[in-house]
Amino acid sequence: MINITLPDGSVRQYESGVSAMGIATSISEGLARNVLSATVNGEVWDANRAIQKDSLVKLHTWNDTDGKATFWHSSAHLFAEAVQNLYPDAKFGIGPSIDNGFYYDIDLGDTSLSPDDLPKIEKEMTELSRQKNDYIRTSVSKADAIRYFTEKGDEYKLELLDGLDDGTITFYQQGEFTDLCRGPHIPNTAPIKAIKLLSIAGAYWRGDESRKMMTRVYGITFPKQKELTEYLEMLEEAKKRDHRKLGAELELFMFSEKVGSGLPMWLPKGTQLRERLQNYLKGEQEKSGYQMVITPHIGHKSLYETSGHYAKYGADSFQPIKTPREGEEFLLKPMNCPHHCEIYGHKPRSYRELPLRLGEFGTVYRYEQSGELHGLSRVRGFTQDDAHIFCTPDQVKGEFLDVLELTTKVIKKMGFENFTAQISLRDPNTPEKYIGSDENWEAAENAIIEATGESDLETVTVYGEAAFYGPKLDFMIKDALGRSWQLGTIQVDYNLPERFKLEYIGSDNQPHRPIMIHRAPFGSMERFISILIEHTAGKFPLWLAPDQYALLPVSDRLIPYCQEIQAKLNLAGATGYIDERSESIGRKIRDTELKKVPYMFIIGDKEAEAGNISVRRQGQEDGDLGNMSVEDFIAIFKKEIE
RNA sequence: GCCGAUGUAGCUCAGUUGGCCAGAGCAGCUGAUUUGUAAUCAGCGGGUCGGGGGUUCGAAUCCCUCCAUCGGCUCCA
Repeated sequence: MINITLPDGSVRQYESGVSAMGIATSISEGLARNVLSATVNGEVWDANRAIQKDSLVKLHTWNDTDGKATFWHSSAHLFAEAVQNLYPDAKFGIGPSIDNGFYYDIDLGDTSLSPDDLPKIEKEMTELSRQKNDYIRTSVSKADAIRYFTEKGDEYKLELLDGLDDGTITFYQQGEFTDLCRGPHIPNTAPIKAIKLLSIAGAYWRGDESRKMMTRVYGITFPKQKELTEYLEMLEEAKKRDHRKLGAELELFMFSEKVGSGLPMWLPKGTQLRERLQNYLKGEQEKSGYQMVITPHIGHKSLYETSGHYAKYGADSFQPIKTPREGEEFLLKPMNCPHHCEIYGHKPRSYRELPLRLGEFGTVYRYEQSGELHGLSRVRGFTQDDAHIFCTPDQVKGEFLDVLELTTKVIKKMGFENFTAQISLRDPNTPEKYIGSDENWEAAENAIIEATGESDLETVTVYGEAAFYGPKLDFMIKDALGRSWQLGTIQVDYNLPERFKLEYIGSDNQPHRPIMIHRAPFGSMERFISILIEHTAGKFPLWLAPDQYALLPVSDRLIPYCQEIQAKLNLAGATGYIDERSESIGRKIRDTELKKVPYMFIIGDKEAEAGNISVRRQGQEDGDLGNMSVEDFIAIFKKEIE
């Protein structure tokens, strides 16, 4: 008998050789039907793989990330089987699960795949899935594996085998298809009921552009048709919310070929929105003891030689600009930290000044590869909501906690409910990759872990993802469509203070090196606003909306009355406009609805006589809120923007 | 940067195998209308067919090249 410990801490006894499926069956039939895979002692296993010793077991169903991953990985194999049946000459690369579905890289030789071919493959997959074939795991020797794929003529699998050690190689077979695969897989193909192949793209074998271009097919599958339908609807909705489309429609920002790609220009309405965001954050930061600074957009090349960025990124940056006479070289600033280090270092600092928090909405320029540019989310010129905190080692934790609190507050204010943090620490196995003393690293890592532990943030910890100069924390948010985005980061840095020889005089009258914390809650204004646009579908919260109201006079003769109302609203801090066009009221309402202006006021003779306004809320089935006095509306308005 | 696709009016799109002055809807302008909770009517203006080069009697249409955009890959201080 062996002891199986479940996640809730309960321990059950089973015969040695029991599978996760067996455990599930012993708990309930329903659970057994839904089990897809299991984590056994930290490793994800097939649900039907025999467990031989005392183990920690977590069962995965469709509701677990690992369960979905197994399901999609198995779907990739099902896809490959279908392709093999339809295109017998196909050679297979790799086919993993991804965040949303799976892909498989295939080499079809001279045949090319078009989107029109996908339904045919989907159909084949559906038929194969109905055969309810088991996914069968077998261990094979390296020699046998090589023999198998040599006979099959699949050079990609042979290359993959090349990198594997004998004794660790497993095959998975379902139906007529056998793949080199570590697994795990679901028990059989039957649960893969709803199948959609989404797109075809080229991808280099092993991501190496000197290698062959394979055909990559992306797909997604679900246990239920309804879930697939909902997923496809979500994709449609995402397309409608695309910030590039909404940004143009709502006149928030633009690009110009003449100005250059990846260089957004903010239109008046977008600027209004962005400044409201900045002013809000600035206000919160001032409350938290930040001081704003302003630094130039270029810096002497030597600044970046000192910071080390020139050595690391110089060749892949916008190249230096030169003064005409002296030939001095300047770089467009790719980050604000070196400038801020110079501000810190311009005079002797006392420990009494620390923590020193220098903030700047700093515009930076980075040469991104042309193929990388994407709307506002990946650009060549952008503004970071940056700040650098210079502090003593024992202030790190407190500062970290404050930044967490500030960021949490700010993100919540934006209407994001669902956010988490990823802590990135050193890879303990490769200490040589990091600079700074072990004590410092340990102190900083502990400070981060303790600080996040004291906050109510949900966190994941990953090892080996730290920057070479210090550990960091990244904020992840989920938007209204359930998509995850990475926002800003907090990074602890030992490197730059060292390179810039920054010091402060401690209470012991001795010089000490400060620690620097980089932080940007939004990351960049551009990227954050792109996420905000898609999250809200362009219906910004009232306090951010560029135009908060529109006055819609029913007739020209009501314009003077509208102007009276406008004066009162402006006085109350609301921004908006009067639609003076000689259009029907229906038309004015429609246009205002499409512009997503939160409040509109229908002004006719009745209102002018009664001295009130008729209020309509944007984006609602029946938005008519009835008549009220301007004062009453202002009260509602003020309450809403709080 | 690499692979593939796309580029016609401010926007969304037509434009058959190269052939008369390149079209539509919306938007814009002008006029009429003065309207009660999602499109009033009429008229008018607007295009170096992404830029450049070439083939041809003739190019939006074919070829080359550059640029931009889109989907991926790679990258992201």
